[in-house]
Amino acid sequence: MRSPDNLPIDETASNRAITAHPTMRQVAERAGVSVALVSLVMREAPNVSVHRRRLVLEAATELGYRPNVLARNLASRRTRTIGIVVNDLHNPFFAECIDGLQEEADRTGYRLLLGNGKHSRSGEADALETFLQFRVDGLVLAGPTITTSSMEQAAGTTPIVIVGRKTRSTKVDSVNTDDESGAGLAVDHLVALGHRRIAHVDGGTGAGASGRRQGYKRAMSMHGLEDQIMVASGDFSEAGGRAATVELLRLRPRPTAIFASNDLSAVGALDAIEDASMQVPRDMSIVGYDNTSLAALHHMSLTTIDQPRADIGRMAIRLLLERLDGGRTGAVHHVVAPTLVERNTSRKPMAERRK
Amino acid sequence: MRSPDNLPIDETASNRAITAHPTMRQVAERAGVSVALVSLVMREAPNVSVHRRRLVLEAATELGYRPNVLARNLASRRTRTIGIVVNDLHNPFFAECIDGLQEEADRTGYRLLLGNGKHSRSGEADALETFLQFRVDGLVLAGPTITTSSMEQAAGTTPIVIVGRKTRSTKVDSVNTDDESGAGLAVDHLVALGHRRIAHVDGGTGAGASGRRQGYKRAMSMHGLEDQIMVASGDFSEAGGRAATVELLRLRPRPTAIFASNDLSAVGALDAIEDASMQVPRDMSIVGYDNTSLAALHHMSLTTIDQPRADIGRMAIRLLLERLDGGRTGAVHHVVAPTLVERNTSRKPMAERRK
DNA sequence: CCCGGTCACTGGAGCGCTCTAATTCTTGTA
DNA sequence: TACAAGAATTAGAGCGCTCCAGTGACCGGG
Repeated sequence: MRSPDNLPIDETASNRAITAHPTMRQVAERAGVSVALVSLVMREAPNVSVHRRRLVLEAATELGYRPNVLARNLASRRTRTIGIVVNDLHNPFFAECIDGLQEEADRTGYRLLLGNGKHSRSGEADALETFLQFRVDGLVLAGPTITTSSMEQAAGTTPIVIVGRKTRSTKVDSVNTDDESGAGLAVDHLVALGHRRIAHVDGGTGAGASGRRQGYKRAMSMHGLEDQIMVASGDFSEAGGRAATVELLRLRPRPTAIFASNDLSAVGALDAIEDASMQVPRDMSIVGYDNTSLAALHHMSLTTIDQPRADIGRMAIRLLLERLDGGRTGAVHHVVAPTLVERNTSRKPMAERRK
Repeated sequence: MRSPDNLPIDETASNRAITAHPTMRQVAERAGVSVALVSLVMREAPNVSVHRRRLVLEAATELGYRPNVLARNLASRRTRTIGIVVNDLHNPFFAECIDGLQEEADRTGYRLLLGNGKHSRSGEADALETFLQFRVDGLVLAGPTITTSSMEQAAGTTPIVIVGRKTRSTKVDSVNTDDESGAGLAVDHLVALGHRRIAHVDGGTGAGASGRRQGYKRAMSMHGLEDQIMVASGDFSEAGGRAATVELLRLRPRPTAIFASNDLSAVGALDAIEDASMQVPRDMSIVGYDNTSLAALHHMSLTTIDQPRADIGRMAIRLLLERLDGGRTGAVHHVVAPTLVERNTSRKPMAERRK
């Protein structure tokens, strides 16, 4: 317990062996100025003489002063902090979105705090609640599974941007990639290589799974391959992709290519194919989705669909700031285009090569 | 800004189309009780009549009242929140530690907030600073790279637990696995299989790398293999592990096994070996470290050293609470034991098998 | 019937800061 | 030399909450 200059501290008595936080008043006293002036210096306001500014800053460092965001916000109604609720921390996809979010936040002087959605609806709700109680200025929900109504309710009080989930809400903004066209990219690529029997391992109810499934079907039809449509159900997991692929391998004639709904399922597919003593891409081409770090591993080298995650992150922050500083009130829904990343799991089908 | 019931709100003019947060006073007025009573209800204090409690809770839900943690903390000096500074969000190792942290925090009624260390020292410092300003009750630093002195300085004001980095500090607590004995486990395993020429791809300056390197050397000596010690330098990355392995493959006689400093390097090693047209584990055994989800992928099936991450997380929170609620002041350093997880990248060396 | 002790509740000071309005200090100019 | 304009500084009223020190109401015991 630090003592306010020369007063006894008996009254303090309480709180652990932790030094109390010095306050603005103490800095002011030490620098011989008013509290208001210290506040001005801390906020880097103009119209403060160089002389006093130095005095204040010196006093502050000597005391180890650290502004109290809580008090600051209480008075100013701003935390300059954005909360990110991440549905699943284990999903590398989100980690990379966060890079984009972080970059843009750094640039604009906001700080980021992350909340763990624990991969469950209630976990997300908890994290959301915590942020609201901390009065963050804005929120980004990454791949949320909570109900639209609870998001909208929260949006009444704090601006919200959804990432990685489609929404037509008029109260929250969103940034997404076009899953349908991404799936189309995958199919187009395989067709261009000469494949016709292209199967899809889907992602069940996962975020974006249905769009990808539809995109697959649509693209197959566009190429006149509607009679070749084969969908095996997976769940965005390695095991799911593996099981679905085992099913697909039983078909006769066998598919010559598989478009998996995400990279993890694609890895499962890879597995099942090797177990069947087949080789990728010789005997089977595979395309994943998301371009996670997994796909980029040289060892995997998975052809996949890339979502510009960093861009998505940046865009999300920008949308937030438009509401925060720009005064926009209407909802905006951004859709960004995915791209195909060709690696070593896709090639001409055997038949084609013999020609 | 908020309008006390029946005043016009023209004065507001400013702040976006966001409804202001209702305050305790409004709840009190609506319920026809005092602010203090509302506070008591919100804190679930005893000695509040059932009748009034109901009244207050109803008024609160009707208004969509949400306690303001900032104001609450300002008055009570407690946030019941713990900040976690994660050095690198992309590292799945940390994601799994967080599971343990989260579990224990949930159990004890604390909430968790994550800060992104951006894989850099300054990023960590920023995140740390943010948390200190938000006056979290305690901090966990996961794999921190910031200086001990800055940690200790922060510890003067908020209890801190370090995870994934050795420290002998008398001001902060820590939880770690014994990297030396983990490395020993790997070497013992390979030696038991019959390997003698066991090389190590190290992790440079990464967290735990030096302990693992030493453990490797020590274990090799213990087995009378000091003349077989081979260390190639990596950096905990796939590319690093790959390059280091390329080096090792040039040696004659070649090593028959490689112990990599983490799973990612092990994957790099796997790659280099396949590129050299060798097979794992037939021609070369590989052991990784960390047992990340990567190693568990069926497609990789990497023999590796497991750190009980969930336990580590739980322990970290427990140490924090000992200081927070238990009043402990001396530093405690916990060391937990790693275990070997045998999968499909380690096997008897060729020579041995011919016998 | 009075008194002390609970129980249920309330008033209001104060947590550390911001922000407005007021005050004091500098200038430049007539 | 006087004075207005602007720059620099300050006092003080909150921000939304907690918590201490009451105030009544009610109960049982003497």
